[in-house]
Amino acid sequence: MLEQPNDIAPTPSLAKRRGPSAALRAGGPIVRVMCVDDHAVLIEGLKAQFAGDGQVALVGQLDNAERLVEEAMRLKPDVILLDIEMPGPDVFEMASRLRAADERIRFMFLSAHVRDSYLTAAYQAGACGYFAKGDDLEHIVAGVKEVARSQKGTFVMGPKVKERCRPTKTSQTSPRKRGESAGPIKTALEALTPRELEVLRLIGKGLSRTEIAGQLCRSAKTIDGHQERLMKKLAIDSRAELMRFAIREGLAEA
Amino acid sequence: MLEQPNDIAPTPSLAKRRGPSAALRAGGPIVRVMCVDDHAVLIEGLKAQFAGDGQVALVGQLDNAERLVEEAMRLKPDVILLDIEMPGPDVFEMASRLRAADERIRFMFLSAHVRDSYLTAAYQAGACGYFAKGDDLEHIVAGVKEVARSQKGTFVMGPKVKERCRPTKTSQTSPRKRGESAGPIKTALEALTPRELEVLRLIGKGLSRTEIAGQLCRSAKTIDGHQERLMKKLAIDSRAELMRFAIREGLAEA
DNA sequence: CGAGCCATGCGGAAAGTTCCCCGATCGTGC
DNA sequence: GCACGATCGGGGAACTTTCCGCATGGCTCG
Repeated sequence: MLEQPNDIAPTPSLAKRRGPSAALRAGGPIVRVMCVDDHAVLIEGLKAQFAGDGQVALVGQLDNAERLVEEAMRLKPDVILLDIEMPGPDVFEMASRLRAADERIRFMFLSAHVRDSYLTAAYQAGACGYFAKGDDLEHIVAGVKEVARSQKGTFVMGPKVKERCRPTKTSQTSPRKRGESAGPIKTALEALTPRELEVLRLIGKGLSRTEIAGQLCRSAKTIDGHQERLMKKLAIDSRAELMRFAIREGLAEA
Repeated sequence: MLEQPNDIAPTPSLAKRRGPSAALRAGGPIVRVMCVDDHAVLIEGLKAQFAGDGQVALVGQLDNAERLVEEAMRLKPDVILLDIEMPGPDVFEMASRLRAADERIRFMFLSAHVRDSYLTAAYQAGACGYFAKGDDLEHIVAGVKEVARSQKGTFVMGPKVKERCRPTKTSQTSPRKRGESAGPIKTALEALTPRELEVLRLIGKGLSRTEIAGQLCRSAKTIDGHQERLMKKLAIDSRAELMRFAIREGLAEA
């Protein structure tokens, strides 16, 4: 469900192109991008890379999501790149509003962290993609272009995002009833059984295996088993990391 | 891979910063900088800004602190810019080692987050400065230059860092020796020794006693001892809670 | 229906961790 | 010098982690 950008070459020459949907004046900058990120230096990096690429141009920027809708409506960029962890209003909320204001506008996330909850929220907000700040610049730019010319409904993920997204082949027994289409997102969290989720939550709260066993009225060995399966599914290899994972994913508070 | 070809040079005019005290060769690139950050796009942004400024040049980069000492010794940059939250080895530990390897080398931190604990750790590791990724590029570049030509012992802070910094100011003119704890600490953490704080941070990062022992080049039993004292001082009675505490206090990210 | 799959529960066992004890060394401060 | 606390680490009992394997019972599917 996700197109793999095959042309991730930097290509400083603005020669070949075949994007049909973003049919704008040929020759000049093709993909008009707006960036929302509180780190100016990050935007500067993108700008430099866009310039080097020649097919993408930065047409606007914000350092928080406050005036996102307003600016987006004014500039009508082809793609909006959104950071997630910024001061100010919740980005997902603002993104949803933007979508409500103009169905057709395309936006994607570029975040330092790849979390299941973010991924889900991004998808549900109607994003067209999710990249990690640690992804290669070439991949990010390729992703922007891909989003600009993709079909509606496509969700493009950066390499580091994909990695986090399919550690396991799931067997979805739970009644997944995500309204429209099963969605291309299959986060690691969704691969967990209810029991495992429960145990993970308690691990996140800092409980010991014995405490968890007491809480769930099971033998400590049973908890061991769930924990083991959790680690396997999440590709995590210590209890401590499991706990951090639970906190990171919002299953427990630190 | 990117030669600053296009019109991304924002303000070469900015070159007339009031610090002509650079008693280095005038004309060519003056300050040689090495960057350590896992976000390539961030480094690209700095590179672009350095190029625009003309007095600073990026001479090396790493995406984690693993080979920090090695690269630093090889390149002997004037200033090293270090991110804090990166995968791989603890940056503060690596920075300390770098300092041990060469007393004179100057390094500063450039982090997305401004936390008291990071600030303290940075200072104790012997850093020359601390900037936020959200600071203006001009300020960051000016900070790099300032660090490059400052007296030893000066600690330069970015605007956003100063902002979140308490009355107890320690900057510029402090005649204090490193290693003291009169800095901007504020919690129950005050009672902890530097070593304990270090261990607590690593516990918060999810490392096992053996891993911590490896990082600090100590016996696992030693770590046990520090941990025991930590628990006593903080009135916490399990390692898991210690970890949660570290995360809650911002010593580590979840 | 019976085969397979998998969630769940649990036992065994080796390796590792926790958490208490103790003593050694070193530097600071009185 | 002496006390103090920071740092380092050994001993050791109790516990946890992390493998393994196996049994049950519910499900789906041919």
